[in-house]
Amino acid sequence: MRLVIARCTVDYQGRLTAHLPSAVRLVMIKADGCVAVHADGGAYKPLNWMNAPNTFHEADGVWTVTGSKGETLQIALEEVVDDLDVDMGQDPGLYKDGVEAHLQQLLAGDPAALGQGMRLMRAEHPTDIGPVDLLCRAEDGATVAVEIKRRGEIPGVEQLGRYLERLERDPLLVPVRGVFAAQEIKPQAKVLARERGIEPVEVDYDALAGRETGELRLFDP
Amino acid sequence: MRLVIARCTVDYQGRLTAHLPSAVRLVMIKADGCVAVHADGGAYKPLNWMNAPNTFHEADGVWTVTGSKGETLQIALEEVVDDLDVDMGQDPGLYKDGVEAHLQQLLAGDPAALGQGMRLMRAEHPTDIGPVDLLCRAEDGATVAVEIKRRGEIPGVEQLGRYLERLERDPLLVPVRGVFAAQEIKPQAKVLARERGIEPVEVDYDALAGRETGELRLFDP
DNA sequence: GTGTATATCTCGGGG
DNA sequence: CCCCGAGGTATACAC
Repeated sequence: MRLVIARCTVDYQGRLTAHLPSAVRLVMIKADGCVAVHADGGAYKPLNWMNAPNTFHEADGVWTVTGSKGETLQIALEEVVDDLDVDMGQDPGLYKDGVEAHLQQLLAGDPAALGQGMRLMRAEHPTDIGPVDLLCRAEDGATVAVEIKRRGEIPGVEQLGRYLERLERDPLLVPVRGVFAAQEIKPQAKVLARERGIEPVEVDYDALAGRETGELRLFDP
Repeated sequence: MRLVIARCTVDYQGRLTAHLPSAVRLVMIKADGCVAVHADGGAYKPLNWMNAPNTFHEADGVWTVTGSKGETLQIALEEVVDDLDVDMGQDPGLYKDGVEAHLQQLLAGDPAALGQGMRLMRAEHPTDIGPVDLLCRAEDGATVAVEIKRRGEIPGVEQLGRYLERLERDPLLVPVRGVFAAQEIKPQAKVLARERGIEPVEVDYDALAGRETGELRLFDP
């Protein structure tokens, strides 16, 4: 990784046009060739950037970075304050927990959390417009399509609505109901779900994760 | 801005839990107090970060950064390779052009690009579920609700559909038609729009911008 | 590669 | 202050 601190102006031409007036900034060039220009504030997002793969060209203190679709990032260096190069080696990567995929695993392992007597038919059930997160069988024999989100909002309800349209055409599955499951569901999404005949269910992630490890807890009171 | 290059492990606890094994990375601390941990690759996004405002605590080579909602980022420094502090001053900020707002301005100034004889009634017409980008009057007297996107996808069609439901209840506006305008419309979004009786219209941004400055061009051949 | 859905999204605007 | 929508979204994953 190369880090250059310099007074510079920057011009980007691509989907949009952007210009940065002269100021001192950090220019970060990573080993994969991507470039980012950072100011001293504004969260982690750089002011300007160019993702790999791209090509570099340098002339008269002006760096021209060209992207794969012809976008260009021009950095005109006026005064270099610092310039260092570091070998960081390969990064072992990030381990995450607690995102939607995990919530889906927990519900797949414990479908009764979505309703008494619910049994899992399959996860990621394919339709011609995308996969249904969970397909379950309710106690009364009806098919239940489950859409899972971390936060439940209107687009998620619409998404489930589109799946239900498709599933209702399958004679092997009818009758089909919809369950919209999320850790938190926005009031407007609840209203829309009920209008569409979809049941909104707020699930408690921690309780669900806890129930999964319930046996262990017996030994740790 | 402080830049620390160090072998470190990182643990984040917040919306999710994440862990970074030991490796050499860049830790960036900006003037506003935000922190980002970068590897030498992976576009501009850091592996871990914490946005301002937050509080720092240091003990035994472990930095603990606590966010406003109680999230914590712990950085355990094992070996510092480099550590520099730079004063960058205030950044004058970024100038942009060519995004959706501008497309909307162009279409508001030239609604005939959406259909022969189309006239603008108002932009950002309010409904109880949000503003309609443009409300126009067609040559035949019908009201036309226009939703504008840079890229036309399914959620945009659904959004316009919800607006149309509302507008059709207003006796002063009926009959109401829908136009879904974008620089590029995905095939599936076109299909859905036509299913919903909405007309998909792909608009040429450059031609529209050129038409607006047509008079100036006469002097610059 | 295209398409689809997520994100500790980030960021800006309006009520 | 939160809610909502756009993004040069980036990123992962299925087809």
